[in-house]
This record gives sequence, structure tokens and C-alpha cells, in this order.
Amino acid sequence: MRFSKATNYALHTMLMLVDASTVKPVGVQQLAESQGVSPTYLSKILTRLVKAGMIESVSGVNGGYRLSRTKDDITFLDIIHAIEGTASLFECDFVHGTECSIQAVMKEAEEKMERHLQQTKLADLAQKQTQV
Amino acid sequence: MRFSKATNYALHTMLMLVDASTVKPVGVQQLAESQGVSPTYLSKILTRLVKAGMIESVSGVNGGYRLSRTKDDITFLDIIHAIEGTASLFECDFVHGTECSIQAVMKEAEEKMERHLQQTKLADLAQKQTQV
DNA sequence: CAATTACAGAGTTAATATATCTATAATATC
DNA sequence: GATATTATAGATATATTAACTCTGTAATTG
Ligand code: SF4
Ligand code: SF4
Repeated sequence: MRFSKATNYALHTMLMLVDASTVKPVGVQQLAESQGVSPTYLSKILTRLVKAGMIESVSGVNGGYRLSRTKDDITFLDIIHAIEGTASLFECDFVHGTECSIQAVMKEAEEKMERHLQQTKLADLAQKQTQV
Repeated sequence: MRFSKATNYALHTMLMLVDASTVKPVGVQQLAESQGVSPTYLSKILTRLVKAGMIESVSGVNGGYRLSRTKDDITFLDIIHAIEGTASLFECDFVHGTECSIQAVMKEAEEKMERHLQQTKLADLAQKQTQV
């Protein structure tokens, strides 16, 4: 029960991209180096963010990654969901009645956390965070 | 990023114990059978709850597990912490300033979840939940 | 003592996270 | 168009953790 390192990398990368230009992309080489992670692995992670539509990639010389649209509405939850998936944190194979008290409690707790992550937008932290 | 099955077993077992007698212990055999898990494995999990002080065990014939004290103040969070540990969900190796915005957001989100789990006591669900 | 039950520790298996490697596709520059 | 650069995809490898098993020991009952 821990957030993956991939999520950590994704969050840091996104913060860098928010502070970077929205036209000139940033190469994965640079993004990876500042986080101490291999470029190929980070690229694999970022591809998921591309597919989620929050960033876009540019191949070729001077290529890299940049934010796709208005950075203002990208939330922490968006990023986390793109990396970790959206499945419930508490899984149960059985279905004992439509109203299972345990699941209700766990799900509500999870939603409390997600609500906060959804309220916090990337733009809220931009510029506050300088370096990884 | 998922709660372990061990946590699932612990929660279900605790709910059963809340509804059971506080003097006559329930054998792990019975507790395990109703959840479709092996007795030895469940026993290993329950030992952690014993060490956390929320249940107590009785060896020998007619032995088993029972709640240790007043069941009213045992919360979901108590159980989860006993099984999953109390470490933060978002780990970061570095320390960039005393106030890291990322960690602040993640920690606060986690606390929102924990707050709900701490507010929900076992007694709140007792009797509502009949069977695993 | 004999049966039952929890406990402890080592060991096993399965699943997942964390990467790496190689080849391919796209793009810019010359 | 050729070449260098960069992202992407897929397969593979390694490490870590979860999930479970096995075996022996200790405690309790009768
Ligand atoms: S009681 Fe709820 S959580 Fe437990 S097994 Fe049934 S449906 Fe799942
Ligand atoms: S910015 Fe914060 S979360 Fe990121 S590496 Fe530094 S201390 Fe950790």
C-alpha cells in the first residue's frame, strides 16, 4: 500500500513541464537526468500521460514532451490515475448484498483522499516548486 | 497501490470478533474457514493484531481469539495500521527544503483518508455485518 | 500424558514493481 | 534524400513484495 515510484516520477515531471514552455518541448533526457532515473524508463511512464491526453510528445530532433492544453485543469488525481489506474484500493471478490458496510467505509475513505487530490491542481504548485 | 488481502482478512475477522463473545474465544479454524483462507496464514495476521493490543489469544483446547478490551474504541485505522504499517503512502528519498509542496499535498490527501478511517469505529458496523 | 490450539521462523510461490534492451517510427537539419 | 536525434513498442530481466506453506515449539485443557 504505497504509491509507486512511477507516480513520483510522473508528478515531478509534470511540475517541470508546467513551468516549462508549452511550445518548445523538453527532452526526456533532461527530465530523467534531474530525477536520477533512466530516460527509457521515464519515457515509458510519460507515454501513459500522453495517452491520458495531458501531455503531448514530439519525435525527432529537439523533440520531447510538453503540456497539451491549458495547464490549469490538470489535477494530482489525473496524474495518479493515469499511472496507478482507477481501480478501487480495497478489493473484495465477493458481493454480500448491495450494501456492504466494510466496502462502504473503505470506499468513502478513499474518496476523501481523491477529493483532495482532485481539488489540487498542478498550477497551484507551479513556480513554488523549483527543482527536483 | 492497493490494500493487501491481509488487511481484508483482518477487518473481517475483527468484525466477527466484535459480534462474538468477549470471554469465550473463537478458534482461528472457524475464522479462517468462513473467509476461505488457511488457518495458519490467518493466525500469522492475527498475531499482529494481538501485538497491537486490540485482541488477545488463548492457547490450548477451546482457545482462540477474542477482543481484548472495550470494543468501542477500535477504529478501522487501528486495524489497517497494524497490518499495513504506518509509513507514509508517498515516499521520497530526497529532502528539498522543509516545505516540499508535493509531499504536502500527498500527505494531506492521505490524512483526509485516515481521518475518515479513524472516525469509523468497529462498533459502528457491528451487527450490521452478518457474514463474510 | 494426550489432544488441541496459538506462535515463531524459515522457506516457497506468485504477483508486481522497476527497470533494461532492442528494434522501429517520426522529425529536423543538412 | 541521408543522417542524427528523439519518442514508442515489445520483449525481457531483475528486485521487491505479497501471499501462502511447512515444521517445530509452547501453552492450555482435561
Ligand atoms: S462483507 Fe463486504 S467486503 Fe466482506 S467479503 Fe462480503 S462484500 Fe466483500
Ligand atoms: S521536490 Fe519534494 S517530493 Fe520531490 S524529490 Fe524533492 S522533497 Fe521529494
